[in-house]
Amino acid sequence: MMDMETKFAGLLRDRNLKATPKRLELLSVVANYHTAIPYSELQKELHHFDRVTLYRTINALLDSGIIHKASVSSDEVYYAMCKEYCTSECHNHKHVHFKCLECLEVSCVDVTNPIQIQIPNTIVKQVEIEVSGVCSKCI
Amino acid sequence: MMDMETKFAGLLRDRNLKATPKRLELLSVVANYHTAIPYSELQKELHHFDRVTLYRTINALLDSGIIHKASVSSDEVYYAMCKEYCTSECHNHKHVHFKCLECLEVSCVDVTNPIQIQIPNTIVKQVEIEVSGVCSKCI
DNA sequence: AGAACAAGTGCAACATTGTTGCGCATTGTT
DNA sequence: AACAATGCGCAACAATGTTGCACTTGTTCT
Ligand SMILES: [Zn+2]
Ligand SMILES: [Zn+2]
Ligand SMILES: [Zn+2]
Ligand SMILES: [Zn+2]
Repeated sequence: MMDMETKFAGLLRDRNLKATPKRLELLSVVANYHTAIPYSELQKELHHFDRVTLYRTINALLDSGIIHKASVSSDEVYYAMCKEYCTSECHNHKHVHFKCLECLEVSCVDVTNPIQIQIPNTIVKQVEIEVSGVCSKCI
Repeated sequence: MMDMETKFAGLLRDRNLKATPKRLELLSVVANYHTAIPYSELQKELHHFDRVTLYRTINALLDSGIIHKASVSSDEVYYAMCKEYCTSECHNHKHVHFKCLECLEVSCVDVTNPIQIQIPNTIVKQVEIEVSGVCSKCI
């Protein structure tokens, strides 16, 4: 089993991004967090990063399709690892984002049947679904 | 046919908000815009509003369920009138938000069959769907 | 291993937006 | 007309987005 750091370095180099300690650390924080990680938590865990570095690192990883945003109900922004192979062109997620209204945790949930939505006279390219409710721990 | 201003004043008073000229003007701008209106456009059309007044007016109307946010793909925030009867407790929209990737317009689109999403071991309370693609004008 | 280049990072600086308090103005009501 | 409750503009501060520039580091090629 390849260790995490090596895997992350590979993800980065695949996209022509240098595998720097900052990026590896951020990725490890995002990947090891049990759910999608809120921005404030990322800030807390990486308080030794310069504000601008955090900003630019997040953007680079978003752009290159290594992490993705899950901004449910336009409150705080959450970040999670991309599971599929995403690129700067498109994030190909076949999952929905679920936010628990009690504990405020956000997680990526796989769906079995792909959601099909048709809108007359338009070409649908991407569908983002954000579900909120109560998670199993909070029921 | 009741004129717009009277209708908006009614919406406001129903929710114990005073029908002030500022609120009526904002509502008229939102309602007369052909699609969901981006924040920047709202700012432009209401540049004579104090920044804080715009902020508080939007919040008051969001809270009371007269307008709603449509923040597709977490870019700019868009606002649109609530068509159903919404309250501060819940916005009961049975429509999806469609953003054209060409002209960047966002619109509320009614769907015929209500979307049903089930996630094991959770209680689903609200589903937000954001679709992006190409609209009829841009095809 | 060392040099050279491209890319990443910290710092400073400024722009935009969110947020609050307070005194004056306005609305809805008696 | 007068009152009470609310709304509004202004000032002030906080948080975040964004850029430029000089210095550091990762990667590649001797
Ligand atoms: Zn992705
Ligand atoms: Zn996700
Ligand atoms: Zn609504
Ligand atoms: Zn809508």
